[in-house]
Amino acid sequence: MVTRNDVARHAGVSVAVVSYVLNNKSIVKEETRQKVLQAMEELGYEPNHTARSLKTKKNYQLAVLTNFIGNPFEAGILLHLEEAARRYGYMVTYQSYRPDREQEIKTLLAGRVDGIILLGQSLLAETLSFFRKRSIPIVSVMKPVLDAEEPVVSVDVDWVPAYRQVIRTLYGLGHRHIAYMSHGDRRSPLERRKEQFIRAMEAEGNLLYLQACTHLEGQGKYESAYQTMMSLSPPDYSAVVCANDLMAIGTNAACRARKWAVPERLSIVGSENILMVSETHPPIAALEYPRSLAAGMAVEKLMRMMAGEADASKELDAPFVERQSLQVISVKH
Amino acid sequence: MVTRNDVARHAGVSVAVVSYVLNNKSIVKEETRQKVLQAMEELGYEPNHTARSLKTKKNYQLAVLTNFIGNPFEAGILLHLEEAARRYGYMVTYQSYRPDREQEIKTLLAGRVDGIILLGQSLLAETLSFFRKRSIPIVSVMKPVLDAEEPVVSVDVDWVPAYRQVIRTLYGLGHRHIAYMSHGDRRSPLERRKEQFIRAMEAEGNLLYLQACTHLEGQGKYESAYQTMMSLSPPDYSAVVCANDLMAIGTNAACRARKWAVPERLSIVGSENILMVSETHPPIAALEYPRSLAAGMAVEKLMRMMAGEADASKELDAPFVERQSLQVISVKH
DNA sequence: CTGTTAGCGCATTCAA
DNA sequence: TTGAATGCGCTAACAG
Repeated sequence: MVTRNDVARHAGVSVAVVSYVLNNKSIVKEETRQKVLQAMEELGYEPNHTARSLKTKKNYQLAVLTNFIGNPFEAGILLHLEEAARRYGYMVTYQSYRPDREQEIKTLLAGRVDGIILLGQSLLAETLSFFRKRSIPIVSVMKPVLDAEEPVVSVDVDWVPAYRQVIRTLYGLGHRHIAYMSHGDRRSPLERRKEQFIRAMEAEGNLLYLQACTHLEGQGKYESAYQTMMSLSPPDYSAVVCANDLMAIGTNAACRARKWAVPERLSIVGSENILMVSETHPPIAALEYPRSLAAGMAVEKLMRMMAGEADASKELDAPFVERQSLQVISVKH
Repeated sequence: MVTRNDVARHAGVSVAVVSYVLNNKSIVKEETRQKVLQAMEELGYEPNHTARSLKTKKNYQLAVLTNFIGNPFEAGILLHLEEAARRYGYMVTYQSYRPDREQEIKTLLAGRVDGIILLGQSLLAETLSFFRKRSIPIVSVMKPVLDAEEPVVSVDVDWVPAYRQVIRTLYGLGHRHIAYMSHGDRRSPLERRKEQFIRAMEAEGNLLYLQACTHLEGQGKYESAYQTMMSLSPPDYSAVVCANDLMAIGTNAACRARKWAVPERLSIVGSENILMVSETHPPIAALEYPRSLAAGMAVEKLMRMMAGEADASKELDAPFVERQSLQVISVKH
């Protein structure tokens, strides 16, 4: 390995000068600067990030804690997070988080990352203070539910107005009974979407009767939604709004299996608008979660916090993309 | 930050002893060992990975170079890679790779990761030798196409027998003209699948006439496949085998748009069996790419290579999951 | 503008 | 079994 010492010797200068050149510090004379650059070139020098980190206490690395990137929604956000982080010169290490790994994650990340981004995860208060004590800021994409004691800066959709639009649209199509399919586990960020949906219903003046629909597996996954719908007696509601798109797709598949025509018998709405929902039969209407924007803002906030500045949470708009899954207009019930 | 020095002082021993305890070296007397452990506990000591890395030249970090994790197929593999890496105590940093970033990636990863896993990427020979020179082994999931001069150890499906099974099934259903939808860009690992498909056709005795179907965008994506099918004149083949599932889904969507009934007018087959293909209308038959197994083996090979051992490429079986997209039996043409 | 030097936190050799 | 001492490659005073 060729070190900064070798470069210095080869260029006939001191190690400090090499350092200055690399860090664009103090105006090194252009001539020596070139000498150094050339020496680095000739020797094929590569700076050692580890040594630099040891000295500066910066790692230029971010951790992203995800739930399940097999879900294209999360994968999409991760994608944009990496992109955004790179614009700031940061690498991203991705960890699939489970509550039973929480202890392990602390020693894993401490001293290795400069900041943490949660993808809809709720950490224990103790864990949060662990990282705060070490000045490792945390930003969450999707507001965590268990946020009471230890608020985390977050970026998320402002669900109430978004769902109000959905509800108004459904109402206009004649729907009077609407179900909401949520996650079931209180730790899931999807539960927050449900809360906000209920609030949106209330805000629409209780014109509608809300029938909550909890599913069995509670994983926010396609399979659980499918199972839930398969085990239900024929619904007395005419539309299901799903907290995430995978569940909307699972619901749609189950409806097909049970011969409940979509949208004639049941309308379906998703909450993210991943590519997949435009490909099902029929295509499913959904709110569009602004992934790129959310990821960009999360990284930006993290950078600010790493610089010692305070920052606050932000809520974003989500447009409603209407599709065939609610196209049929008729007053039901 | 509490260092090993603090721990040593607090426990009334020397720094070396603390080091020994942490690394389970030389039999430290149980009594002092406990003293040290307790001191660490009391002070909330966390070892500094960076300093350790500087000393040992090991980072316990792997890089995964992906193309597009918005594709659930890649995301799934990444998921399993992270899982497998963790079993060995390694973290994973994920980088979305593009050829124009190749230079940047070298300085980014050198000295930060102990090994690299390619997710169907082809690196320049120069880049490969750069990493080899620095003893950073590389393993590829999915065999790269441009592999001539600089062979990379890889794990991939053995496509010829897999496709032979597909072809035999199609033939049995009456299909005589089959198209294959590939990527279009020679750098894509999907092109290798195409080559192998052609070989499978040959192996089946040229019973069939192969009509190659290249698409416009060449991204291996849903949209490109869709566009391609939308711009085609009515096909004279009765089945399309797609190099990846996203394209199969895109093809299916285009068929719907053009009112070419699937499978009556056209049968469709995918090559990965991601969740999505079972959700389309109709569900699409596909080869099942053994993602978890492939990821596990890739990491295992990388570990071996990092330990200085040599290793060779491996090819895996891919079972064929039949679905409605080819269910209809009738001799066509 | 450039050189000298002192650590960053840790693993490890060599003595004791 | 333990302690002292060295250096990994780099940054940043500080001193020329």
